[in-house]
Amino acid sequence: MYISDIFFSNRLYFYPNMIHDYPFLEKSPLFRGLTIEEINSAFSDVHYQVKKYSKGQMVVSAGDKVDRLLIVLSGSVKGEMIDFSGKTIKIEDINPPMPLAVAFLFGKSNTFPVNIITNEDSELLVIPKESILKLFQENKMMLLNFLNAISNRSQFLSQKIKFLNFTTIKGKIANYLLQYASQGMLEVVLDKSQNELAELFGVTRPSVGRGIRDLHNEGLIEANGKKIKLIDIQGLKECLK
Amino acid sequence: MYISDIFFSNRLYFYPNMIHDYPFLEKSPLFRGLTIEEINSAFSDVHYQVKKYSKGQMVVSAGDKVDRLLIVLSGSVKGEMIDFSGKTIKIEDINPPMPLAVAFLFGKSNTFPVNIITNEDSELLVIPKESILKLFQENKMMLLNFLNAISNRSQFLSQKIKFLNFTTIKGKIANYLLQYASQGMLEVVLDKSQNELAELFGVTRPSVGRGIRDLHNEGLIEANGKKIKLIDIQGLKECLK
DNA sequence: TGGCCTTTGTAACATATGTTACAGAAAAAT
DNA sequence: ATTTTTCTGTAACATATGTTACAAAGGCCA
Repeated sequence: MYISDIFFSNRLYFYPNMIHDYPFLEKSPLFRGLTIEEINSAFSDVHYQVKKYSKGQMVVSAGDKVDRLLIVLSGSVKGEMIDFSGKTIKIEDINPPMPLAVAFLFGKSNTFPVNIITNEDSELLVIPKESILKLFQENKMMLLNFLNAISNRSQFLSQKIKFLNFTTIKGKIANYLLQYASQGMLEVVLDKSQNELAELFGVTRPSVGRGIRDLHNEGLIEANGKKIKLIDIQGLKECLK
Repeated sequence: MYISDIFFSNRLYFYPNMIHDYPFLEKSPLFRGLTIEEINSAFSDVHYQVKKYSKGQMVVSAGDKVDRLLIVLSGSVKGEMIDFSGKTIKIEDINPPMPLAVAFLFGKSNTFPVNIITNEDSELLVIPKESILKLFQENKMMLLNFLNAISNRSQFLSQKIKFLNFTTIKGKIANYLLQYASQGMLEVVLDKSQNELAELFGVTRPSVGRGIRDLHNEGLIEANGKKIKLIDIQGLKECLK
């Protein structure tokens, strides 16, 4: 879904009116519920840019002022944090058509908390803050969508904290499995590798393996690779501490 | 700052127009930058209620639909989570004039994630969601304030995750102290007890004590009760791993 | 088929943190 | 001034998790 036959460079390209080149934009959380025509018309009298970046290029540096909204149109970017001692840690990947740093466009801190770097050749839609406000005024749906996006982000973070803070690794795994159970699924095929689970839980991979093994040995589940049978639901619930 | 000579009960009291009884409302993040007159006039044609609750009363239950904004006017309330196994965990206290659950008014999940219970006799301002939208339309400042509030919440959570996930306890303490150092303060008097720090970091109190002692023994700081001298800034930075 | 890469299973070991407990110091209440 | 409560300092011990390492199994591709 990305345009590879365009020359990528450090220079920025300005396209006055090319929203219509990205029909999948209507899938972006910010434009949900709008037709591509409505999006086009909303954008017809505000400023925006489509910027192209080559692979590995830095899109924004931590500390840059957030005075614009960025939406990934093609390719993929990652957020990378630098701690006091200079080490970089990858935070997350952001794929089209997701916006990035929505929580920093408004809010007390108006600087990016992370470096944003492209994983591959990418295109980003850049909308200045004033244009965003203009869009909000003209189109209530966009405002609601934005409120939604930023709220979801908060909810996601909230959930993540609960995960990180309130349970052991076995608890995290149990919680993850119980989500299936609550939908009536007692035989699960995991949709994530142990590595991905480890990242989700903020722990190491062998620990995830050990956690699954322990639950198995305790007779709460029957684990065989990615196939897991949930045996003792009540026991799993008690793992949540 | 709260009105104790009013009869509290389970019944709800409806005050058609009593915003002016709460002049400190202008200190609420949602009404910052507005004069009390502006707040009054904005509220003159929208619905709202001031509800009174007695100590220990449940304001909302986890799972209740979030179709209204709640702002603590007096007293204090707490959020309490119930995990799968039925144990309750206190999440946070919310004091006047802060709003609660801003992230759930909009957003995918529209149900309260926690029980809200009063710590003491309390009053809450209740504004239905439609009224909120009306306020936003009529007063751009309120919209901006709301965006601000929700963004700040996100930033706070983000920061907290970084804290929980990316460093050891010594790292968390070091990070906390380095915030002072970055303002040029090398002699700190902690504004929080070890208990509060422990809660902030999501660890236990003795662990905080041990962390401080370790940093002291390693010569990075000189700790004496709440008084701490920062000796080896570079060393502290290396604690961040 | 064979080679390469990713994923899984597991182990031994080190270590950070939680748990529980108690005593003295400081602060608050009476 | 005395009591009560909260805070701090510290210890011994238990345990969860990280670290490192390696081998086997599965997928992918040439």
